[in-house]
Amino acid sequence: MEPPVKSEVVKPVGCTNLKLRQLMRSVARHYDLEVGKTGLRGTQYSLLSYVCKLGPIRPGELARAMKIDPSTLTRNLQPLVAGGWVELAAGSDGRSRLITVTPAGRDKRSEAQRRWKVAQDGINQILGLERVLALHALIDDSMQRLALQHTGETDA
Amino acid sequence: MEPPVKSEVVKPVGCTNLKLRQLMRSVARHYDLEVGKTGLRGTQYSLLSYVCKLGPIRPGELARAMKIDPSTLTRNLQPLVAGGWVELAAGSDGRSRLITVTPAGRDKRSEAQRRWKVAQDGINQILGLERVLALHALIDDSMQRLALQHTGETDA
DNA sequence: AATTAAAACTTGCATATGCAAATATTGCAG
DNA sequence: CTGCAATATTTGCATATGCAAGTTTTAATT
Repeated sequence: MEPPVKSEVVKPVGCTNLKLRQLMRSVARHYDLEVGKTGLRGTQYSLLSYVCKLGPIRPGELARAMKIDPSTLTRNLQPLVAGGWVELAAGSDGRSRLITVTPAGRDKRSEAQRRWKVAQDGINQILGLERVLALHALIDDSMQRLALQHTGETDA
Repeated sequence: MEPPVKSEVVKPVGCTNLKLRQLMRSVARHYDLEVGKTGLRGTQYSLLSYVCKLGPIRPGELARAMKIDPSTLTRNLQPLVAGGWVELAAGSDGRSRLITVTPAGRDKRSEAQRRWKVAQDGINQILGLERVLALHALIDDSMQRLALQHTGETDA
């Protein structure tokens, strides 16, 4: 009755896409519960942090750094601009722009960062630090491999 | 110069939320490239599959099974209904409904499933089966722990 | 039976996301 | 100087997502 002991046995693998989405939703909710107290969504906090760290920066470059579509970046910036945390100025090149964080933006980011720490500590506690570190390593590794695929990686 | 060899040393941990989102976007794109050929998004394929497997089923129950918000389910069903792959009928209880897959829906699901297999095989190949299995295990484990947290888990 | 509370969906509102196409500019070839 | 390819962003379109509030029914209370 037992399956033959052959290394050829195909292990049934679930849908990575579905599982990732499900976990992402749970995790996002967790962060939003804490970071949301500042009026920022988790995604907005991430974006604001990137602008703080990399700005002033051109949209295209930021989109590449965050691995999101440029069009998505354009729109995701709007709430931050509306909140007065980020500003869009003309770039040296007539067609490009420069994204800059405002003083209020830096303050808001600091405030949100404290909340983020609480949320992250919560995750570390709920999942266990080992698991979190393992998950991060796996994610980083996977993203790298997928990126290579996406590019022309026939070397290595 | 080296940090003291104390187990208390706080390891800097990145943002699980951000990392998960980034990986999710990459992975989703990968699946959509293949599954999209059928006219279904990856998310729609997942939903249709659930309806095939669990249907006829009430919206609330399905939302719980898929771990998404009921309101999100309501809306995500629309494209499938519009495509004629799923139908919404009145449930026994006057306030609830029954979601059912149509014959065309089953066909579409089979077609999409073939594409999904290609996409999943691609992931298994790009990341390596070991990594995929490890990732799935970590995700399942993490979701379980987060779910317990969400509920009243003061026992165990 | 009238009132209230509970249950199950759906809507309103505000993002998040990406592909394809449109715009605006630059840089180059002729 | 013209015209066209290349670059950088933004828009149009169609989902995906969840919280809070609204609607419709049922069930429970008095």
